[in-house]
Amino acid sequence: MPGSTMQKRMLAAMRPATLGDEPVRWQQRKSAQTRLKMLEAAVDCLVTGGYAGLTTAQVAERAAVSRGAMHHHFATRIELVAAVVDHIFYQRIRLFLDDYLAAMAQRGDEELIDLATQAHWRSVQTREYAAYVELAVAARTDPELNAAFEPAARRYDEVWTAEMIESFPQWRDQWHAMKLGSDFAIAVHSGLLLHRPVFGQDRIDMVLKLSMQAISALYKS
Amino acid sequence: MPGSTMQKRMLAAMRPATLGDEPVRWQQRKSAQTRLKMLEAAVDCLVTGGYAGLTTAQVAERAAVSRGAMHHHFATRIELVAAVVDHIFYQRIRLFLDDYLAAMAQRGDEELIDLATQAHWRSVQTREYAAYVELAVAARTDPELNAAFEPAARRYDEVWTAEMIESFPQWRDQWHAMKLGSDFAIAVHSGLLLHRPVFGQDRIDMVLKLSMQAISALYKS
DNA sequence: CAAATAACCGGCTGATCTGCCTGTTTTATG
DNA sequence: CATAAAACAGGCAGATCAGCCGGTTATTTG
Repeated sequence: MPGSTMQKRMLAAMRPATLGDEPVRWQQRKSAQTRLKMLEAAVDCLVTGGYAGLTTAQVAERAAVSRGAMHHHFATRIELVAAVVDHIFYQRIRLFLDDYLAAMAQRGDEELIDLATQAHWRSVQTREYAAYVELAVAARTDPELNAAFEPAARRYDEVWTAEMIESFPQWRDQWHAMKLGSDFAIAVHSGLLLHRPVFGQDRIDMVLKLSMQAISALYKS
Repeated sequence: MPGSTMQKRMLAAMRPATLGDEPVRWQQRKSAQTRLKMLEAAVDCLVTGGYAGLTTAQVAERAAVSRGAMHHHFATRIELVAAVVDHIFYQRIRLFLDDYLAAMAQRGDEELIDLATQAHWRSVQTREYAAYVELAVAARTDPELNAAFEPAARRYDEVWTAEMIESFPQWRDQWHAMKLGSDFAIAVHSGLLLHRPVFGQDRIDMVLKLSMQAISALYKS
């Protein structure tokens, strides 16, 4: 499994279109910098106040940017939201890959599937994933958000699937099982996240253990 | 498994405190009626507009009730929200039980665990569960809502657990496995709900099948 | 250096929501 | 029937937000 190749390929595929690689002009760099500052502030708003807390005023304040500057970069709220959606999906892939590749470098002797599953569970517990959940839930009842969210979600899913097929050629004949295991882990992990306050850590751990057994069993048949 | 006994016990345990059983006075009946009308309208708001769409104005309009009447029953928005929380948990139990008991009466020959798991998946696809998800997600970032939501969620979880233990004495020595299977199903089903737009029905069905296998395996060991 | 362009600033308006308040109608009670 | 109480009606003020606009500063370009 060519780690850095995978990382570059997936990140490139999910890179927001607005990120032109390494601008040289001072203005463009400053512009991209404040733009990123606002996107990060928007993620903060999502995490602390939900999608309803993602207001232009809040973002501007958190980013320490005037509302005029904000309006210059994002004329309307929905433009900002669309940028946040792309940003979140990009970060979601980046955080998972960083974690997974680090774990693989450190403990490459263990089962790759187990390592990937554990890395995914850790990635689900990040603030970026919390922001993703807020967007995913809000997209169900907000048509404008959904118009930006669903295409990004599909793109993310396609990149994810394609990467699995290309990165693990040794299991090419079992890629249906891999995809199923991946879908399964995604469902379990996000569901656990939702019920975590009620379940508590002990029950979470038991469900995680059961899930990993079910996933492992997929490859031994 | 005494079906109707279980139903009565669980419903009684989750019954909102405000519902005094069958009032006789006209005023009280009318009052309870409009109150219920507003709660149902609030669920509509949640389903179509998310927690952010649950505004006093929207609810009053959908319920065809003046804002004055609304203020008479719920002085503040958070009072309404707290009532909606109790209402939703009560409906969530009621809908599951209705479905499960009907399925058991019709196909009592199949495995009870399978029937319960399938009934739970159906209950997850109701509008009431959609409203529950909205509340659960919003409660993570809204302290006031969380103050009403978390106790209700814990009560629901306790009722659920106690019912499993009392209703299936033949598996008393395996109730840890039952609880694990239940937690597992809850996590998988809610996670699938979240990713349904991307996964599509085919992948959903495959994950469901895998989950049921994992749950069944819990009892055969 | 001057003109053009990009980034940034903050006030204004209309819409919406919440909480509060004063009346009005309907039902209950003595 | 008269009085009390409950249910209902809708207007008003304060706060917040999205969108818009004219003006200002900093950078680029000829």
